[in-house]
Amino acid sequence: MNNAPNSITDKKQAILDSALSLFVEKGFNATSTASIAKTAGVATGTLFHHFPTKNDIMNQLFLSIKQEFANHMVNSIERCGDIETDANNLWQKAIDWAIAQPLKQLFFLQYSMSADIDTAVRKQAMTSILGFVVDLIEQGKQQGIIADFPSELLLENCHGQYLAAIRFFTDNPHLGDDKIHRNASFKLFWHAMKAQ
Amino acid sequence: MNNAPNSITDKKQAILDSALSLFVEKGFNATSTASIAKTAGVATGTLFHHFPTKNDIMNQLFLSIKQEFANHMVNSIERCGDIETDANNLWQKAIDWAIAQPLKQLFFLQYSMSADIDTAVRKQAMTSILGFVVDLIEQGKQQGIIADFPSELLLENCHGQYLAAIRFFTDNPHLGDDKIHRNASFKLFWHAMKAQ
Amino acid sequence: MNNAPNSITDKKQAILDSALSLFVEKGFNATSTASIAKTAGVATGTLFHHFPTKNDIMNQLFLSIKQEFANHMVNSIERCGDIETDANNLWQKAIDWAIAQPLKQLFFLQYSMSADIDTAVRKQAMTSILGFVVDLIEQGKQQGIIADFPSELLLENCHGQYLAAIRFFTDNPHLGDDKIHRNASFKLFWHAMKAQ
Amino acid sequence: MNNAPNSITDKKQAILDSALSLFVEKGFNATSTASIAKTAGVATGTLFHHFPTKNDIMNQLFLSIKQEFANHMVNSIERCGDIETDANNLWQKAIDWAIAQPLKQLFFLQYSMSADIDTAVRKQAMTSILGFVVDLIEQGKQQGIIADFPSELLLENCHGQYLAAIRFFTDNPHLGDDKIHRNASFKLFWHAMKAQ
DNA sequence: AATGAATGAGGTTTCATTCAT
DNA sequence: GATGAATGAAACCTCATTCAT
Repeated sequence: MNNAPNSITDKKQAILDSALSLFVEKGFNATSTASIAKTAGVATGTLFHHFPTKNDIMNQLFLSIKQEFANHMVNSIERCGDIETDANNLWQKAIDWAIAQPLKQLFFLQYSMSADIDTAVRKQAMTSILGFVVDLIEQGKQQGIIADFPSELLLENCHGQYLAAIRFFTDNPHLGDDKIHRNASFKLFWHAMKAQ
Repeated sequence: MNNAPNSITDKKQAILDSALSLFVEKGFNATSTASIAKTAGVATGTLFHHFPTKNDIMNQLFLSIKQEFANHMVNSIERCGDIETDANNLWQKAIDWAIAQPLKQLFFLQYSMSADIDTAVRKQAMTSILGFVVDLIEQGKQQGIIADFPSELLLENCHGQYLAAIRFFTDNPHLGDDKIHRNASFKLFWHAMKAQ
Repeated sequence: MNNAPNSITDKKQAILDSALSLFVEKGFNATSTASIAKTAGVATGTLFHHFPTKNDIMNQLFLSIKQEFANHMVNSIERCGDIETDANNLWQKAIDWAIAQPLKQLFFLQYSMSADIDTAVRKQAMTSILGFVVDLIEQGKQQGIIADFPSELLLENCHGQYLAAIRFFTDNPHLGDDKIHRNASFKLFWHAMKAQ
Repeated sequence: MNNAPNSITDKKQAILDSALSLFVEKGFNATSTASIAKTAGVATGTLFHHFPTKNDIMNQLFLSIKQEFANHMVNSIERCGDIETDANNLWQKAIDWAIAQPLKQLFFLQYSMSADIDTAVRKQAMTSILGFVVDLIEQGKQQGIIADFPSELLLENCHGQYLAAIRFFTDNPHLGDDKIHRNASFKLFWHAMKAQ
């Protein structure tokens, strides 16, 4: 009876895990609920017991991965005073995370702008979950370190450059540890953002 | 009688046009081949006479739009001597094109990284069609004007920033003519690329 | 409540039954999966839940009927000592079976050599299911009662003559009980097989 | 203008040839008119100019091959007085023909009893074209050499044994020249037919 | 909570046939 | 006679979802 007090059922997690790898490998629409259930080792009925809808799987998956990423980032923040150094640390942590989690990284690349995720959900992820990025940008601007461009434009640019960077390291996995490329990817980002 | 001397069948083009607007409006999978044919004013059989597969429509559409964009850009290149000015002109032309072609812009945003387009096709678009960007980058590097970062990384970053910019102007259409934002979007891009 | 303890789902059997009569009446290709499902009183989805493919229906149907025939024959074998009498009994039992099961008989005639059944399946039916015929032929040869011809040739000839006989009785149903024709059909067969 | 006075157009014959090999290789229904036209090197329109219907191709093909076979047989008849020898000669000629024309032989095996050929056409082939077999049987019966069984039954049995024989030699091509098997196949047939 | 047989609307694709050139 | 683009009905099959157990 007293199964470990798992807040999320084993089966539910198994379903999310299977969905992640199948969505990445085959795409959202080419993945049937039946195949997710089979891969997860549960019955179709069980799947729909946990997720009323196929889209719910996608939305929950998207939120949970974005949240996991945000948590990882927030926990990594440690100020040293020099804002460029701080930014570099954060950027490298973000790349590290992506390289360490290839599946989730590919998921980002494919679905960050896809129509398969509800607009509301994507908006929620952007604003509330990635809110810490907004905060950092605001602080940088007030200190005159980050360029005085419209904040929304800066945020979008941030996101765009991050996706570009991890796409590059995805296509060239052997460069994941290369100092030159890692450093260059940050420099590109930072030069764009910083006040001249 | 006097049917225009169509080099590409009228019907084939009509199918591509319909597919573009439907894919953007409803998404690839929510668009049935039947609805494409109906919108194009042809029979389903005709659609499959020109495109063996629904995916072929998508791939050809992607290539033709990328090509159209590349042609537009290449024709817009005019040197004035100052490379930053040249770059700015190009960048603004690219944004103009996106704003003038909302459907194709939205198509880019949704499908540039989607699994609905064959990997080979996307690769082809990047390398052969957008080759002129690569050329520009190489020249800039040789003249010491563009930062000495790995070219592939620079290209990917370029692409990422462009997508971010048009995404911003899509979400905020009223800012499409705003000098401040247009200028800022170029500055972000340029600061990233240029040698410091 | 008390659903019969069906070993093979009722629905699956209903599908096979409907397929049998439709395939015989209209031919394999003129029979749509939709019509099979409708006749069987199930949804199309149910049909494909049990048989992944329309061809699978055909193959399973073929095997099950051949098996049913083989079972009937094996159960009918009863030796009296005189081998010709035994053979006659078997032959008449086989004709009886065909006449009693007009649908299955017609199915044999139409599909025994059709390309609508996988080669592998037809081969399986010939060798493993109709193995008892092979056994009988071998015994007869060893006792010097059946002609010393290559066994494979004998088996094929057996099959061919049986099909010819039931085709004759199908085309002339009123002769099904006629002693002269029934006897002649056996004589033809037996004279071919027996050692002279 | 004065193209060689070919009674049958080259193209029409090309269509029949292509149909023969495709029907044998893929089956009637799995063969599209488009593929027949392509293989024959003509346009679809041309195909339908010569054959109003796909079924017409099949029917004409069936008749022409049966006729060709009948012609070959009739031309081969040469009496020597001994009826068994005559029958043997004919039988071996028939087998020879089948072995020399593997495609047409396979066509016989697949379609001799198929529903893809109109009943009327099959009946016509059986009665008028194969009429010479009927004649031979009648003569043999009157001379007391062939068993006094109902003629229709004898004809059907003949046909059945012939199909069985060529199926055997199809499945075992290396035995096509083997005296033992060739002789045995005739013996089986002849023992069945002859008066005891 | 878990199962998996059942559903049926809807999707993509095929194909015999037509017809204007 | 020859061509091949165009047609549209109809086929096979998929799949998200339900529900009785």
